[in-house]
Amino acid sequence: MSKPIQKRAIATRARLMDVAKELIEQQGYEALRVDEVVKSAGVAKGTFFSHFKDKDRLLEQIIGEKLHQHLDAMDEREAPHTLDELTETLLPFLQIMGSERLVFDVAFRHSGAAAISDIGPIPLALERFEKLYMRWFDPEQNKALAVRNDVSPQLLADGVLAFVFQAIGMNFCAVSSSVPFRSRMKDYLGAWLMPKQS
Amino acid sequence: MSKPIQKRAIATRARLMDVAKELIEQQGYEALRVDEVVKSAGVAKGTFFSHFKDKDRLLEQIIGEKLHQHLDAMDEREAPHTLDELTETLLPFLQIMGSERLVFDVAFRHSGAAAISDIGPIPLALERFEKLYMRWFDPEQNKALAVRNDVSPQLLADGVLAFVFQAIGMNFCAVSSSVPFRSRMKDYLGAWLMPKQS
DNA sequence: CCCTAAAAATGACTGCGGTCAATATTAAAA
DNA sequence: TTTTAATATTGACCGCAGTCATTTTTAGGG
Repeated sequence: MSKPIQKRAIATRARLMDVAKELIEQQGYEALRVDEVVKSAGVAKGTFFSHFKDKDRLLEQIIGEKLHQHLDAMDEREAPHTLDELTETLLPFLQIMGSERLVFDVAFRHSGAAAISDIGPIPLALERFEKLYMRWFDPEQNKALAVRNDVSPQLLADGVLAFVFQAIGMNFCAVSSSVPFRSRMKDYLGAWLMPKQS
Repeated sequence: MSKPIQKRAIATRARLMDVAKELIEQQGYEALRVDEVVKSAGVAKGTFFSHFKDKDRLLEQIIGEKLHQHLDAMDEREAPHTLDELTETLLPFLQIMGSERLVFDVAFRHSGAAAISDIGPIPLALERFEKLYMRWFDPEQNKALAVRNDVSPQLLADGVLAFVFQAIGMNFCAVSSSVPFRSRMKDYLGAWLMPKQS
């Protein structure tokens, strides 16, 4: 009993992912249809749902992959020395999550895991994000960037995430998107990380 | 030409709203079905969609109403004097938006208006929220609450909203919801509004 | 090589949100 | 009152995500 996962299943799942990515590249996330994915992958519809609980989970995988790619790149680079450099590191997040409203919604919806057992790639990515920023905010490890030390690095990183979501969300709002993401983000970060006084 | 809206239409719309609120009270937001609403209201399905662009818009109305009710109450009370009192004023938001994941999602999704022409009740409520907090953060109008003055009240209020969404979102995340909303919120607000040093 | 139990795949079917051409109702003007 | 042009309503229909009983495939044990 308890037979392991078959090679066939792994291949099928990979094909579904590849086809979906391909279709998304061609027509965007919004236009993605499960029927199209299964047709292109040459499998039945039910097969899709035996690999992904729902369409959102597929999107979560794909978006999560992109986030992790960006985090890999961030792990390589050295810690930012200035507020400007720090802000710069957030722009790729805008490019990913700000590309389509649907992407942002999925990312936000999946930003917290409902249970420890099903932590998906997006909460994992956000956790990595927090860890990385906590390191950057640690005066021991990054002397150049003088952030406040009256609160924990954890709280600081938490807040950065809150502001990132706020700023990207506002970017979708035509009314206020006259203020570009970059300068809005810098205002938030400056006020949050380097308050001038009490 | 340009005949005014008929009384009949106003009555129909009101009935749809009332029925929907009733059903939501009975079974929650998640279980609400358009078919059920129109059946209870005694109208055809198409009628629903001639009054509300989609189901989300109906929910936006209902959720927006609740937010405005809370804001009405807040307008009455005097400005909070301490961080604790301020935190207290945010609890009703948790009660509304934290009641169901769907409510939170709708509120978040509609938090920004796509165009000036279609600003719905939720962005309007958030604008009111910001205005009110800006007043509370103004040292001229609220001497008791000593918040930082190195950044604009607008930015401060903006940030409070970001933290509110962050905290409520985290509340849905079973993993980290061991930390209750109230204390999390107070940590955020303390760090954001009253930094101890630079 | 066959047998067998679990894993994988199938596709007709369901639920539900949303559309639209057709029809009915309203109320101002003739 | 009749006409008329706009507003309001209708319900059959469609698109698409997601389900599940059934069938097919896999691979380890005899």
